[in-house]
Amino acid sequence: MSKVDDPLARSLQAKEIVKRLRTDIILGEYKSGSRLIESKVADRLGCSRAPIRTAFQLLSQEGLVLNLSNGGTEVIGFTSKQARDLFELRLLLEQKALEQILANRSFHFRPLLESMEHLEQRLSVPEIAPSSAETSILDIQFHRSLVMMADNSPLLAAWNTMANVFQAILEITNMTSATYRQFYESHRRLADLVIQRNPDAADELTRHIVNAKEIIIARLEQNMKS
Amino acid sequence: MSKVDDPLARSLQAKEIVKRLRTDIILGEYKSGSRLIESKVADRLGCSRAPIRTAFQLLSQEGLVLNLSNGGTEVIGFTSKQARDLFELRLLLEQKALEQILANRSFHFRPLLESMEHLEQRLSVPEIAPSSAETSILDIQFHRSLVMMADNSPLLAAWNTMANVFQAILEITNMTSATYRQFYESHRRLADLVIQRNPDAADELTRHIVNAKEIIIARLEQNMKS
DNA sequence: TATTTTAATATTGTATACAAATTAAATGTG
DNA sequence: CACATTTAATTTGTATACAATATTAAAATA
Repeated sequence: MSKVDDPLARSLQAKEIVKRLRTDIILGEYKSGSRLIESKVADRLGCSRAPIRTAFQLLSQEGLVLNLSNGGTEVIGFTSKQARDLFELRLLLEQKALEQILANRSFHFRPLLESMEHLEQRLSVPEIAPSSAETSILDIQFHRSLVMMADNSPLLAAWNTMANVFQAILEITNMTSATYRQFYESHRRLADLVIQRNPDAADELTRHIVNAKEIIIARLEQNMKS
Repeated sequence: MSKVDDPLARSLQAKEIVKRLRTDIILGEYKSGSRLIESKVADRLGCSRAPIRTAFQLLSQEGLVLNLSNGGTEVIGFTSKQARDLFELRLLLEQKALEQILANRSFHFRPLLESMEHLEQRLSVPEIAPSSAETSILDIQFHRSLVMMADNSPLLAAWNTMANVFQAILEITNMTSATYRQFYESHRRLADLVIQRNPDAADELTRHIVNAKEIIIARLEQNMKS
């Protein structure tokens, strides 16, 4: 690529672009209803339209922008109301996943065990506190592996629509370097109940998610413009 | 474009490509786990890779293919088990939408009224029986407008992940030219209850969806390869 | 022979160019 | 002045070319 010798203006990949736009939209940098112009964004970020198009499509499946019927994409925007809706949706989908996990005889633990291993590995170097970005990724991995256990691809697809937005929120609200031990143990408790096929897992999951809800939304509201 | 004088080999738009690939995957034309190569598909359909990339992304958000971490996309495939999961998900999401519609004081009927108008318009020309493609589109429109009434964009985004797949299934199973009147009245009944904010709407919705489930899946199984 | 390294191939990701379509502006007409 | 019609602009959609990466095959080493 032509700009390889200029490290500051190096071309961004689609994934970085999505991440940046997603955060901006959540924080209210774009007015709801305003139109996103591919060439404008491309110029501003110093890349071509190709990765921008990819990025817009990803944002669209996350519900942050809308693909207009005549072409073009407009910003849907994000409010604390939507953050609440997001938490409720997450709870709804994960409850459904858990219900199916507990109901079916055959299922595969592997993903859940692996994500717990990742969480544990991070405990082994307590001197360096995990960043909120790292923690949010570990959290998403854990919950995705839970949904994957249900072996229900439509459910997983639906869950995936909100996963990236959710992760961005966790990162923005700067959860949770100081309390990583607590964070870990909450997931440990939930994972154990799931693996034991203990029906209490459902309540634990609800508590796990509802607990996080209010504090995260409160912090999020401080950071949002609108 | 260069092939405009050759109507048979005219270049397909991304939306047509998605539609074709979606149907093929649902019918089992592609082996689950097999890899989709952009250039191969592009050659076969007689277009460039650009709309193919768009199409793959759309299929990915529908859960029919998977974007591999190192790039590339593989077919997830579709079984009657997944069709059942799809119906359950649809019910879950629409129940949630309805719950919020009935709980909130302020909401906008417009989309629902409009989609009912479309259904009625089709009744006014009974001499021409609606095709399954047309009926499936009207059905999806109705149910999308229901979800839109809840004014919950994460929920709508999740619902949208399964909408196109669902519509394709309706079309494949060739529902329901002969019984359009019945089809209409079922939706009329549901819409009236919703507009009246009658709590019975929840049960009516469940009946509405569960009724369709078994017959559609039975017909679908006849058409699928695997 | 088995395993690592290296080279060749295949495939995706991005940039650019152009065509098609949409939107906005300008012009004409009642 | 309002309203339709035409013209110009903006913007998206697709095609092609190239660069970067990943995958496979081949060669080299133990």
